[in-house]
Amino acid sequence: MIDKIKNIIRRELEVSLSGHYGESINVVVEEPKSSNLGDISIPVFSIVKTVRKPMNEVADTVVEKIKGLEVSNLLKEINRVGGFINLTLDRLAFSKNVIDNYFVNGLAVEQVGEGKTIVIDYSSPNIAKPFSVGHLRSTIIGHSIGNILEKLGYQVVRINHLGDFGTQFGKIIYAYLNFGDKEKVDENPIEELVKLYVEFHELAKENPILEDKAREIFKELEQGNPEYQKLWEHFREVSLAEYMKVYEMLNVYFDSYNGEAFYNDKMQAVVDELKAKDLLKKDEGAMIVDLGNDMPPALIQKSDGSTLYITRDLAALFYRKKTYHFDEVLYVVGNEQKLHFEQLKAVVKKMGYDFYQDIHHINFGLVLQDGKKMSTRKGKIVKLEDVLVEASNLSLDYINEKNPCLINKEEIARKIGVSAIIFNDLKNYRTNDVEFDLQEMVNFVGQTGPYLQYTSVRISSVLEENNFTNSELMYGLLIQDHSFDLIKTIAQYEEILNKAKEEYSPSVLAKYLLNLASYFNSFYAKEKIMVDDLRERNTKLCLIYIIRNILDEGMNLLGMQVIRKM
RNA sequence: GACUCGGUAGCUCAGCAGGAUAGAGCAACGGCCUUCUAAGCCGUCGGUCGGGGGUUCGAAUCCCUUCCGAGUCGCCA
Repeated sequence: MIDKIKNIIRRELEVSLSGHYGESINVVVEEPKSSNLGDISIPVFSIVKTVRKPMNEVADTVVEKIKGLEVSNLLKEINRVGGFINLTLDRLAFSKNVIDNYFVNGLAVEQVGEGKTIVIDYSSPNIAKPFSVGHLRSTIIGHSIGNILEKLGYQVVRINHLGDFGTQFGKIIYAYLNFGDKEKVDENPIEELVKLYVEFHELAKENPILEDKAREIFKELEQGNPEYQKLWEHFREVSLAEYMKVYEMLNVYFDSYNGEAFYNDKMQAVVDELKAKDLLKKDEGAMIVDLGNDMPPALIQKSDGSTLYITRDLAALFYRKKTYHFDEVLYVVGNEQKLHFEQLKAVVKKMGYDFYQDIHHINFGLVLQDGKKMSTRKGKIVKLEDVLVEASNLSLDYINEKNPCLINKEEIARKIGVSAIIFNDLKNYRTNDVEFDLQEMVNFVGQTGPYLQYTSVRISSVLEENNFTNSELMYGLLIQDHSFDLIKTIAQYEEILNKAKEEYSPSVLAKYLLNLASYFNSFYAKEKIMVDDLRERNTKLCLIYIIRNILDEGMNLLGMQVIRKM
């Protein structure tokens, strides 16, 4: 709501000042760093520059214009400090406005995405490999962005673009047939398949012929060799079963599990179209699309005729456009594939489709180990499942220490542990690389998931046995600093959601929730809520009820679990 | 070598379409539970925003340059 007020002030001020000075004026409206200066501030320096008038004169004019604005009834003071004009909100009027608005609209927000469809491609693990902490990021960032988009009214299509095709399968099939142990693989499929994969790479280092063999096998798989196909199906099935366990723990779901293999029969059309548009060129035996000097060319077909990643991604893209008629398509994929998506866009543009502009690579930083990228090939990998279990156990220890009589301990411990891992990942801006640090992930103190859950639980335990009625409230109670901070923060919720969408970054929401929780905990330490005075009690209950609802909804949007006791 | 991303307190990070004294959490230290969940709250300590130039009334934020780290760069995905 502050955002709305700021926008109104900016817009109306620009109109009236432009009229006054006879030239187009840009007005900057911001919030001062320290709140004792005011709630809204307008630096006039840039206006002074454009109109070339003395600063005092300009500032006086701006102050006069602000007084004439309609929103000025929500303002209490207008102060000038040097080149800054600071506005102070009328706390009583503003608080009433915020609280009343909640009881009319709840947490409903403007449905800016109404009628628009966004496809999100996320998680997308590679079959026959364990679900590692590396996949965590794509999974929960994608899932959370999906939730936020839905909240804003978008139609969201969630796709798990399984990495179930490609030369790697040639490698695994070769290894399985030549030195694999069928029984071991049946018993412990993923672990054994990874061993084979790692072993393959070790052998191939000394014997590069193996790489050719793997490519050969993949080519035959692509062309329908029944033996290979059967193995492939088997590997895919056992892998998916394992992934589903993780998705269940994380509460993550998809509308489609169409992986790369799904597009096997849809690639020829892409190749044909590229040919027809005269974009395909033979180079060193392979078929490429030349992308000029800015970028290396896109390899569409290997010299043996089999396809590559980008070929399948193109086929998938056109299929999705045709099937879902998306307005945007988001690829939640790591930083290291930046070039790939730039090439993808460039090819689509060259093909003459405008929707290349709607393709967004939602990149994120790598999970590093000892400062380096984790690599399955070298067998360096940490299974996500282990991390989640570890976090849950630690959380159970905490419960046993703090609240041993809690009912349903194990389930709650799981919800806390998993949410801690999720929040730990989402709280930082997504493009930052993160060092894998279990200690840090299962930290339950300070800016963490459990802190948010704990705050919500505290409120719940006060609300539990106290139904409040929306009788007349004492808005005057809400004008002290520690209360008004909460009011202002509550009023930011909608703009925060929009900002999170704008940046495709759940961290915006995560930081906001921490902020809200922190203000609440300060309030809680200072104010007794269950006071005898009914009107005062009622007012406070209303306030914390709204806070809890925002915390809970916010946590849900991040993919965390909400609990009532801990 | 080229390109991309990053370098802010001991550690993890906010802030970056230029704005007022650079903010949190962790760690350290000191307080606060006979009153609504102390996984909390309050306070103290801690920074020439990697270095150097420049643009301007004003730079952590923009430009140039340099150092450091990571990633990518045609037959992997």
